[in-house]
Amino acid sequence: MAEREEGGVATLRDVAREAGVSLATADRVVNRRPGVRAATIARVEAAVESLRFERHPGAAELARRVRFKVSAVLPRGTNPFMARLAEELRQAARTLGARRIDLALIEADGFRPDRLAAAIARAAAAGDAVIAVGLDDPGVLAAIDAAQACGVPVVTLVSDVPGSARHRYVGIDNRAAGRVAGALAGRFLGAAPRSVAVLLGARALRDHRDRLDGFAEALTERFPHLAISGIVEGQDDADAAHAAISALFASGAAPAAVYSAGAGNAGLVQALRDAGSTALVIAHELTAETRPLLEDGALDALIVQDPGHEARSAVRVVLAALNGTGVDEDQERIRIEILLKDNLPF
Amino acid sequence: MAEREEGGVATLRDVAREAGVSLATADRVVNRRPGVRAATIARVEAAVESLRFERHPGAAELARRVRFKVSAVLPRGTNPFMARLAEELRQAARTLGARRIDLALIEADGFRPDRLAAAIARAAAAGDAVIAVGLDDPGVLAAIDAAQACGVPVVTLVSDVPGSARHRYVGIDNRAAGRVAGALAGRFLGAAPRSVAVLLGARALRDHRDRLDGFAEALTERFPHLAISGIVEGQDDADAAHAAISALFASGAAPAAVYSAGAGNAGLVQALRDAGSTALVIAHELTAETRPLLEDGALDALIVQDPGHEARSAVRVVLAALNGTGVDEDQERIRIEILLKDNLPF
DNA sequence: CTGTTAGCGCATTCAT
DNA sequence: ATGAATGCGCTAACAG
Repeated sequence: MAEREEGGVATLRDVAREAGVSLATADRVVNRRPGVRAATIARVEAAVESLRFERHPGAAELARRVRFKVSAVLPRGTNPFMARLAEELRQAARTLGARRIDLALIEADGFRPDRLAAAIARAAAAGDAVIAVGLDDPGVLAAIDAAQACGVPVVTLVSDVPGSARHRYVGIDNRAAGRVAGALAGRFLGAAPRSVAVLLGARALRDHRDRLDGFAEALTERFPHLAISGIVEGQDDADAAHAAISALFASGAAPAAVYSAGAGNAGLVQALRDAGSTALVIAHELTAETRPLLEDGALDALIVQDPGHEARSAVRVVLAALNGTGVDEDQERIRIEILLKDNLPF
Repeated sequence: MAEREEGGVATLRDVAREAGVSLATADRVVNRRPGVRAATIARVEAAVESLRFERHPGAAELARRVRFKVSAVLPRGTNPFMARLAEELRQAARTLGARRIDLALIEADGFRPDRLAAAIARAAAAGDAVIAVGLDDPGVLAAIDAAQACGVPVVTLVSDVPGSARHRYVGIDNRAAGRVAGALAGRFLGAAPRSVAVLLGARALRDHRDRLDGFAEALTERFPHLAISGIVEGQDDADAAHAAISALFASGAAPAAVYSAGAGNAGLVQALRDAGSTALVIAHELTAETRPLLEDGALDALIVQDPGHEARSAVRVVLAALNGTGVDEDQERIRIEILLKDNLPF
């Protein structure tokens, strides 16, 4: 039982001929450019319809001469996930943006909203679009809205800026990610009443707070025998995380599980070892830091977003915004993945 | 702190000029075509190096006139995952293959190796490449090897044909997927000794058997208190699965968990309800059948491979084989995803 | 408002 | 063994 696709594909030239107009006019209609009589538009659209014309994106890209300058603003620091994201963005700009995108990677202090806002404003002034890891802050929001108002699309990546006019957010639903962590903790720990702790980079980071909210929500709804006994902040840094968790244990807490919503997991693990704790640990992101920890059982599960996918998606979305074309929603959806030792990718 | 990428990108024309040769010769060298003196090759390669030339895939595709005829052979039947895969393949051929690929979707009986082998042979004779969901069978293997020997690349999809000369396998590591299922079952069930059951489509399906092996391996190694008390086959069909599981319960088994490595999960769930069982259930693939079951708790976890990703990957791999170019290994790796109610994508 | 023309970067004849 | 010329399908200037 074979189904065959039709062989010869119609080109814009075919459409033009069929509609009895020139190539340029057909192009104007197809790309919704102004300056064509309604009657002509109708004729061309009829031709498009009857020939089932679909434009060849490769050829379109080739013919379009302009080059876009886009900046990506990422948090400065040692966070390995962010380093990976930067590399993936660079690569995505090369392969997907072909020669159309000129990507500038910019680092800004990820915990200083004023710096981020300034960096976004500068990037918007100097370029055609900006990609930024957001921060939930009025100044950042204002910078984004200003950029958008000037016609410079802003795509938030990994962490959104709710309420802003950003063109689009590319990243996971962090509240759902937190719920996943809660569900895993609940399932893994069993039915006995226990206390659990949460380690964040900082409460000011929107993504971390969303994860915490989702985690708490899941426990409350489905595992009420689990109580959150401590929430500490580690600035996404191993040393700070070590100190924060050590302090928690020093204060007498003995959580049966720790949910690490941010980075700095090596410090967390070390603190647990120091305290002689065998707590269940659920953390985020697959990096050079977390991979060995998952492999040797120091971490029980990882909740992950694919930085390669996110970077490619951000570039595709920016490109689409810049040429006013659409995106494949399905392909741009970033999934929340769960990694155990057993499904660790190479 | 801004890092800038270089602005103007070198074209083949630049390379030719730099090397003091014509465009055609530069093209010959870049695409490793014969008929160029070693000395000239060296000069061109030096130019490529110094200008950091990378060819523009879009332009290359546009210029290449040939169209490839590729066939995808999928198992006939009601399996919703396969239906989705077919649709994704169709779409991937349109968007990725632009106008270069002429995709024929072919259905063959998925449980009859002779039919599959014949379909592959026919597809190979009539086309330039074939994509096929494999079956671990000597006849199928022979058909694949014959195709490859004739210069027709064969890509196995979802289920591999081990030992064959297939150009490449696109899909998950099914043994690892089985281990994931085992790990989840072990973690979710707790420390008490229990028995668990496995439902397969058929033992003859390589992917199902690999999953079973991985599952058993994980239990033996890490959760030896869990014993596999029954392995039944349901032909990937809801009615057959219902019958098989019902028979299992009728025979006196009372598994604490069921690992469903194939399809037909609606039947499995119904059989459990009929038997009054509240067994933990871990199944595969997100489809219209499994989604509601996960949402309402009839299924506890789903192990999933993204059919969209797989289809796009298969098309990219075929295209690369056909033009003799390379692939981005990282992008083509198909991940084993774990889905709970909480990270169900829309 | 509409048509003509000249490329984008590359692969491919056809010459030499 | 190498080069010149042509065109893929489309967009962008520039004419009219």
